[in-house]
Amino acid sequence: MRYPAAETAEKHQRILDEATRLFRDRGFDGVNIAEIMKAAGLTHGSFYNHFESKNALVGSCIVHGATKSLAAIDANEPTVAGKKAYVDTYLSVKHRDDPGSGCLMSALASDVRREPMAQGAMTRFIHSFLDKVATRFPWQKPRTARRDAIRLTASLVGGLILARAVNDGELSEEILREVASGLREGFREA
Amino acid sequence: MRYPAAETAEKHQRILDEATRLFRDRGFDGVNIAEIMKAAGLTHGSFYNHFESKNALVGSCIVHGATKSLAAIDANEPTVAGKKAYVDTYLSVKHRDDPGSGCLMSALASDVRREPMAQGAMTRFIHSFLDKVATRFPWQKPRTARRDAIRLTASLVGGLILARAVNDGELSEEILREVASGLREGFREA
DNA sequence: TGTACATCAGTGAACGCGCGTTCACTGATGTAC
DNA sequence: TGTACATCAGTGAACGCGCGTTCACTGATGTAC
Repeated sequence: MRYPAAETAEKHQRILDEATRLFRDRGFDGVNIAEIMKAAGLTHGSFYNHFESKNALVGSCIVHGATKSLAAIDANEPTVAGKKAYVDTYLSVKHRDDPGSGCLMSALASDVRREPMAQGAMTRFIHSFLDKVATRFPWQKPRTARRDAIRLTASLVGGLILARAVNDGELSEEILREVASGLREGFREA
Repeated sequence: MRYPAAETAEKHQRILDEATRLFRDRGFDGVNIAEIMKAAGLTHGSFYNHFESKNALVGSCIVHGATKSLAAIDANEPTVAGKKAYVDTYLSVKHRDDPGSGCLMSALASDVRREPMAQGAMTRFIHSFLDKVATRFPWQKPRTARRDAIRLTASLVGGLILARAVNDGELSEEILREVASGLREGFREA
C-alpha cells in the first residue's frame, strides 16, 4: 500500500542508521539485508524501494557515518584539554567494546578495500577527518598541524584495532593505556 | 589413489602458504576453498583430507603467518638503524600494495574479531610481536621498552591500514611518509 | 467537497547463485606374508 | 624377492544452506476531475 512521504523518509533514515551500526559491528559480509531491515522494523522485500543494492547501501553508510564521526570531534573543546579528552574517549574500553557506534576508520578501513564505492567514500571521510583534527585542535606549530594530525590518527586507529583484535583483556587495556599515554606525552611536549 | 607421505606433507604446506597469502590479500570471507586448493595445485574435494574445516584453516594460517612475520623482524639488525629500516620497510609502498605477503595484524586484525579460533591465535601472535620488538631493538630505557614497542606497533598498524584504506595515492603516500618520519623522530630523541 | 482511480511502499514467497561440505569412486603406495 | 591386498589422498559430482535480488499482490495515499 502507499505511505505518506514523511514516513518513507523516516524509514529510509532508520535503514541507514541501523545498517551503519551493524556494518561497523560485524563488517559488510557479516550482516545481511534481512537483519538490517528487521532492525529498521521492516521486511527484507522493501529494501530495494530504498537502495539500489547492498553495495550502494554500504557506500551510503560510509557517507552517513562520516557525518557523525566528524561531529564527535567537534563535541570536544578546541583546546589541548579537548584534544586529550578526545584521545581518551577514542582509546576507551567503552569505544573498544562498542564498534557499532564508534569510529568508521577503525571499524571498516579493512573492509573498504574490497568495495570500490565504499573506498571512495572512506577516502573522502579520511580527508575530512584529518582536516578536522588538524584545524579543530591547537598544535605546536601551525606548519606541522597536518603532519601531527596524521600521526595522531594513525596511533588512534592502530591502537583501537589492536585492542579489539586481542581476546586478552589485560593486553587489550595495556594497549589502550600505553597508546593514549604516549599521545598525551606528545601533547605535553607541545 | 594413495600418495607418498612426503608429498602429502608438501601439499599440506602449500595449502597453508597459499591460504595465508590469499586471506591476507582478500580477507577470510573473500576467498573460497576452491580458490585456495587451486592455488595449491589441487581440487577442492581433497581439502578435508588436510584440514577439518575452513575455520580450522583460518586458525592455522594465523599461526603459520606469525612465524614468518616474527622472522621478518629478526631480518633487521638489533640496532637503531635496524629499527629504522624495519619501520621504513613496514611503511613502504611495496608493503602497502602487497598485503598477501605482509603483516598479519594490518591485514587481518579486523577479520579476526569474528572468528574465535583465529582471535586466539592472533592474540598469541601480538604478544610475541610486542615481545620481539621490545627485545630485538634498542630502546631509550629498558624499563620503557615494552611501552614504546606498543606505541610503535600501533603507529605502524594504523598507518598501514589507513594508507591501504584510501584510494588516493597522494594521501596514501603522505600517510606512510608522515607516520614513518614521526617514528624516526621519536628514535632520534632516544 | 466528493468520488474514482492511479500510484507506490510494504509483504513474503520464490529464484538463482556461490560456497562449505560430503561422498562414491579411483588407483598408486605401502604392507603382510 | 615377489605377490595380493588394504590403505588413503585426490577427483569431481552433488547436497544443502544462506543470501542478494525479484516479483505478484495488497491496500492506503494522493491526485484528477
